Amino acid sequence: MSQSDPLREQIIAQFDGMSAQLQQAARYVLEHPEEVALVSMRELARLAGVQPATMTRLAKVLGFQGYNDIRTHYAETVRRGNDGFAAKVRQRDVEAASTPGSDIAYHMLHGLSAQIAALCEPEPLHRLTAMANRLAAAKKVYVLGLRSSHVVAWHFHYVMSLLGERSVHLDGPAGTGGDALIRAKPDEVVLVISIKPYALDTLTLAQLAKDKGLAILSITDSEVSPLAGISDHTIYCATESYSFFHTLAPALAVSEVLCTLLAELDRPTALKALQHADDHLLHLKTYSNTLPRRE
Amino acid sequence: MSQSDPLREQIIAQFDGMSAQLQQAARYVLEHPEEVALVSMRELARLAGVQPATMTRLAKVLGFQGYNDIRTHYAETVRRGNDGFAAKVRQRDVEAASTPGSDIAYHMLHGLSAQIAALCEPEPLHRLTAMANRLAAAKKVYVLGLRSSHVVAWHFHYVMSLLGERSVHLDGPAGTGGDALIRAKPDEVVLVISIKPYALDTLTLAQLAKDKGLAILSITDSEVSPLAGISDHTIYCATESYSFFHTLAPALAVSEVLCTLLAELDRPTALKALQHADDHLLHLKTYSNTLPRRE
DNA sequence: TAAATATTAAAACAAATGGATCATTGTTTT
DNA sequence: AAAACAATGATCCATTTGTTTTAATATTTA
Repeated sequence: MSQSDPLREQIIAQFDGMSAQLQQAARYVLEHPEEVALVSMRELARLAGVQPATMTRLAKVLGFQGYNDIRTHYAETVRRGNDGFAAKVRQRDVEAASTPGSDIAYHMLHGLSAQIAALCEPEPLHRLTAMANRLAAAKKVYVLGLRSSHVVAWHFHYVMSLLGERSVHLDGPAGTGGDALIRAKPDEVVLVISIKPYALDTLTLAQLAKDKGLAILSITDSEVSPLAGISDHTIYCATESYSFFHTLAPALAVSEVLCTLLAELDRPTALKALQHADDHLLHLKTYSNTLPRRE
Repeated sequence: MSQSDPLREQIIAQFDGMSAQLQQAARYVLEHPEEVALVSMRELARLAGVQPATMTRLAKVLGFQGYNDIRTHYAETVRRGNDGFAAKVRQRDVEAASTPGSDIAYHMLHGLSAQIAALCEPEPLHRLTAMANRLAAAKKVYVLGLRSSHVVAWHFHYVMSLLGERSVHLDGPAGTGGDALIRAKPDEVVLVISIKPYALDTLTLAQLAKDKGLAILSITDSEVSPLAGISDHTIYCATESYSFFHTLAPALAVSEVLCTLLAELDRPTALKALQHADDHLLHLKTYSNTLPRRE
């Protein structure tokens, strides 16, 4: 709460030179920083027991142009969430302000890290295991994810194809992606990945599968995603990032965890399948540890 | 973040019965609860992309007398702050050992989070910005990533294709993936993604590109990766995870950061391109917020 | 003490906010 | 197809907001 806050420091530094009323206002601000962000200036003045104008004057004394600057500052503090994050950011500004853009990168990566960490909460964990169990029970798993979500869908399918042959990727050229559903049977499931903006084709295919009696398991970004309503299991993951684009890293992490849990549920079989895949790929000389000899 | 909040629950419960605009407003409120407390109604409406009146209507639909009731509620939530947060974290150790597999999931996610956080160090940040600058300077960017690395390659190409037409994905059916390099010129670059086990085809194509005089930028997993030697810029990211499989989440995060940095380097152009893409996709009705009507 | 100055309270103001109304548009029902 | 209905966007209004100005009061200085 009372983290090192430059504005706070400044107020304290100037405190002694203030008039009585200004001190009273400043004292309240120091003691109730969140209120500054949450209530109007007049309300704050009332709470602090000073005239509204005093707050304006306080802002000027502190070198701001107006009261709103103070409020903006404290709003930003609230947004950062008081978790010591702000302190870290400031610390690094000293050393890394050098390269332009590195602060953007820093913010993004920090945010991603936190979003993945958020999946460690009990509820998401429970959802993960529940979905893994459901996937394990399915005869076949259709995997559906278009546009940006293709990343996750493809990853899941790729790993699953190493583990066995229960996975079908609903994707293909010339709009043939959904064709595999033609012979879908009710004891199969479809894993749908979709984040905002939701691809219409994904929703249509998901609805179709639902109508065919397949269970819908989805990875999406919100409780009010169109997928949430028709899904038997849902995992929610953050997609906000400090950039124009939505992030898929948490969703990919979810996919990786699901694959692992699935493999763990039948460890011996998984190991055998992976061994089998290894042999196959070794035969084909798919992999190498060194650059090919130049000819 | 995902606190248990009665109002939140209520919004979710009533969500399906709301009109499109109300849903859009509600969605924003759900995703940015702090903002409700921090900004004015009009500002919030602007952020949510709805008319100010819609926020008032949302309040009424939720059974409140006016919008201020909603704001008051979220202000109260902010005031409570992260008090209950620490408690929750502690709580999980007690209860979460329950579901089998949830500890695996927990470890994996924790590890991933840390690995992405590790990219926040000065050196990786510097490598990121350096590579972004090199990418920005290139006439054309060939993107190469096979097998598991396809995830990253495709993501990068997908985002770049929204931003312009400088990106070419070296992938295709029947082994035609490398054909695009036929006309490659020395002022172009190739972004190679490869992690252990390194796909031979990737290495071969990278070597070919190098021979043709293209700059090699790579995302890989170690200083002794076969790519490291032939690359002009290299970003290293962790791939270890508490499972059989290697993780691609950090690599994907790197790709996301690169895309963002690239976009930021020429913000106006990027924004214009994205707007253009939006218009295009809107025309094609690519996206939707609701399930298609059943026929 | 009287003058000068700084501080405070009160009032006035323009700009913004939240809310209500009504015409228009889109959707469903008949 | 027409009518009924709900949803939406635009406009308007009374309040409230942050700020400035003015007058009164306290404090300091000569």
